Amino acid sequence: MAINPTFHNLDDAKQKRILNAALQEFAENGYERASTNQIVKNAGIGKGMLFYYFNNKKDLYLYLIDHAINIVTTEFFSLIDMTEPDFIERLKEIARVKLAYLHEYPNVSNFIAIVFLNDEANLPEELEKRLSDVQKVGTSMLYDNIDPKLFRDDVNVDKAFKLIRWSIEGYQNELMKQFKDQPIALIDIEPYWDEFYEYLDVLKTSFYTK
Amino acid sequence: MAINPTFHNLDDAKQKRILNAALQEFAENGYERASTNQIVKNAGIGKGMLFYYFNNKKDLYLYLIDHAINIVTTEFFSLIDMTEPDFIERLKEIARVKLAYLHEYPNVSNFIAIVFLNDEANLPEELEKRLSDVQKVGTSMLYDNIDPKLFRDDVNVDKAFKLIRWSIEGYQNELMKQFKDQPIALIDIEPYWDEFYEYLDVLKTSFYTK
Amino acid sequence: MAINPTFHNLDDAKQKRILNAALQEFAENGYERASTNQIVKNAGIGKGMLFYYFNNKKDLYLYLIDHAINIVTTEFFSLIDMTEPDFIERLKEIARVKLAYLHEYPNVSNFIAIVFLNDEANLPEELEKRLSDVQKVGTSMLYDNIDPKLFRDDVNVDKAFKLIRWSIEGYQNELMKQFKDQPIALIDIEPYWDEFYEYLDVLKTSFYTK
Amino acid sequence: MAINPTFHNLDDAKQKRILNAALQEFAENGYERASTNQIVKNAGIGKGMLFYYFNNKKDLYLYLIDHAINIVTTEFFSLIDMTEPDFIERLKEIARVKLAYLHEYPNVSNFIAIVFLNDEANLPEELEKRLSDVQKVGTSMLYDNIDPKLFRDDVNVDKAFKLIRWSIEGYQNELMKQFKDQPIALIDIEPYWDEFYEYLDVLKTSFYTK
DNA sequence: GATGAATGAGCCTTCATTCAT
DNA sequence: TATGAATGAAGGCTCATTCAT
Repeated sequence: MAINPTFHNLDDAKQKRILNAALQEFAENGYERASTNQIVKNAGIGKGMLFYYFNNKKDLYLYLIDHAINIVTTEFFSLIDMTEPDFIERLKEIARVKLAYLHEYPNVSNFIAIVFLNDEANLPEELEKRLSDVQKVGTSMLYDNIDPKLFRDDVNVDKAFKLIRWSIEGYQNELMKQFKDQPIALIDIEPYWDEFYEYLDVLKTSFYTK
Repeated sequence: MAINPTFHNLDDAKQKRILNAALQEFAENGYERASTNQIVKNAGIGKGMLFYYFNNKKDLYLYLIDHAINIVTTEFFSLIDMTEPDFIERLKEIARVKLAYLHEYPNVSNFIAIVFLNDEANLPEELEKRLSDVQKVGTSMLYDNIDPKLFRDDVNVDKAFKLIRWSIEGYQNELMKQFKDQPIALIDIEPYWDEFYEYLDVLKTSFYTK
Repeated sequence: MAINPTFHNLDDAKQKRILNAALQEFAENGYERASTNQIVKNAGIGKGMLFYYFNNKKDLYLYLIDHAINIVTTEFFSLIDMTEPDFIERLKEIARVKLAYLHEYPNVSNFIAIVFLNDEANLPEELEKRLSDVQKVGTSMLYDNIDPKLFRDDVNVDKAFKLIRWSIEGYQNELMKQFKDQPIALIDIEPYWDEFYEYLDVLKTSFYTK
Repeated sequence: MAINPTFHNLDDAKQKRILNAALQEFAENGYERASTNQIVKNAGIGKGMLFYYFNNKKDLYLYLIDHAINIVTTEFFSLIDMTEPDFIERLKEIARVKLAYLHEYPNVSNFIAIVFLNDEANLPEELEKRLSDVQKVGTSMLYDNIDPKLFRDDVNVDKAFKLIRWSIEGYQNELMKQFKDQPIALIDIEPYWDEFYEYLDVLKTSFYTK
């Protein structure tokens, strides 16, 4: 669980190389299939060092989860403007920030996805808690300070929240699927913003009061 | 890719035993962790036969995808009543049929889920095409013969279609996540229908004309 | 613990090659240092078979102990003439039989020695018991049906037994040390019998009544 | 083989710490299992220094043998009263001194035991010679200035010497086996002296002239 | 002198795949 | 057809040894 602190004495470039190699290997293959051999090869370090730093494959995985959580928190959540009271505008804002984060940390987001999906189980309680906290915070990013009065009054607002969120996630997933395998850095997402706004307008028209 | 045709000369029970053993092993463990040893043991056949029929693990996996597609087509899609013109009612109908299919072929649906998640990436083009065809057919199940006039006229109907679909899929996924690991046969889904209907009502209120 | 029964279906020569390779590797290096790689190389089998037959290194070791016990029992103990009432003659007889056994199963006796010395601990209770039984039987081989009246009556016979036994073991160990590393098959032990008998005569003169 | 002479420039306490850490590690685990990591940790020195002083694990081991031989010579052999002409009394005297040495240098004696057992086989000739010299000196400790006239005249005195020695060693080994694993400091050996004397009396009765 | 980070050969073990029977 | 014994590449991991600092 506790990694060797010497890891943090490495120059940042090397730390990044190692973490990225590991994040990518796990993201692409899942926990079981990920090969520590591949990781050290891609990181350009000797076989023994991975285990010197991280003890074993599992601890490396756990450390990456911790690391990923930190990045999500500091590089994604904390950049979102929480003063916007319009739910759909808030979602727009989140989408903008998320895109920047995806560009900056593509491996992290893929890795996080694998963690939630694979549910390699047996995560230590503390990490399990941090993960669920992340989800809770993510949720509050969505709903805190939102003005419910914008919604038409003949529908249940909580249900409307969820339906809107699900539909937008659906849209984004569909987009991601189109681009899967393409390194995110090379994707020109710009033309899709218009389409995205159109969808948001439909949602506003339908769920908001006139 | 091409399996040994002698496989189909086996009596149906044996074919089923083998396919089920394999579907389950892959569904429970993912591609990499799945053990051919377990499969032959559960199928009650000799080690060699698996490779005689399917050449190798990958080809077996591909064949199972093909097989699963067939089942989805014949045992799911073809049972849907395509005469219902109300989009949201159609979705309700589909949910009903889907639930029955999940009970009847739990291995198949779990397996399909694994396939989409793992995203084995290097599926042969032909299979990739069949998979996307399935999705297209699935889509047409949704949209064919739908009466667009039910929708309010100040939103784009195609966009509304999609938004509604995504939100419903989001709801269903959330439900599945709750029940993950539980054998589907043991889940009492009944109480959730009411909630589901409530969501559908919100959608009707918002997207349909009065 | 339980080995794969297919091992016993191998032709005897192959079984022997494998067991001998393993006995020798453990005898020469002890448990920890013994290399399964060396064993399969010397046995001329594929890497995986050792584990197919014996599951893992520890189980192989345990099986060899069991195997060695059987040989000691059937090829050494059971060949000793237990009717000889003269203690020192009995020891002579035992030495003869032991020599034949050492020639026939050189690896076994070296291996047994390592087992007792290394005390790799954690042997399963059942094996620990069998080992101590072997020692008990070995002891009874020495003392059963011995006529104590041959001993002078001013010394405690039980102490005399032990002193004689220890001195003879001391002699034999000294001899073994001289020949260590030499393959036992090549040693011409014959000239040493006379010396051995002289020692026995000294013991008789000293401990027996005139 | 040759160690770095700078080792002897270290203050004595440090040298002792290092040697003791190494002796103990080898004594407790045998050559192969012994971990140089443990040694440097227990010795409180950096990893590199061990190899700076001793080149490699094997050379360290050899040096320890040499070191142990020195201790045996100066702290055991030289303390034995060589004026006692009665062979069995001499053995008694040796046993007393040996016990004190075992208490004083438990690591050394355990280490020596491991060396003889493991029989690392490929010790360099020179060390092999020193070891056999030690044994020879040990032997002369036994036999020098002994009065053969105490022995009955119908047995060969040299053979009697050896038989007696072996039997006593046999007794002592048996005792050691009982106490194996117990830290020697905690063993209350006192009650065993009486038994030991009884054995010696039997030997006197049998081998000495009346 | 002194440190400990870095290396890589070697360890035991697993498992998809082949092939003699 | 059918079996399962046999293979060996690859897996995670350890540890003596080296070397930059």
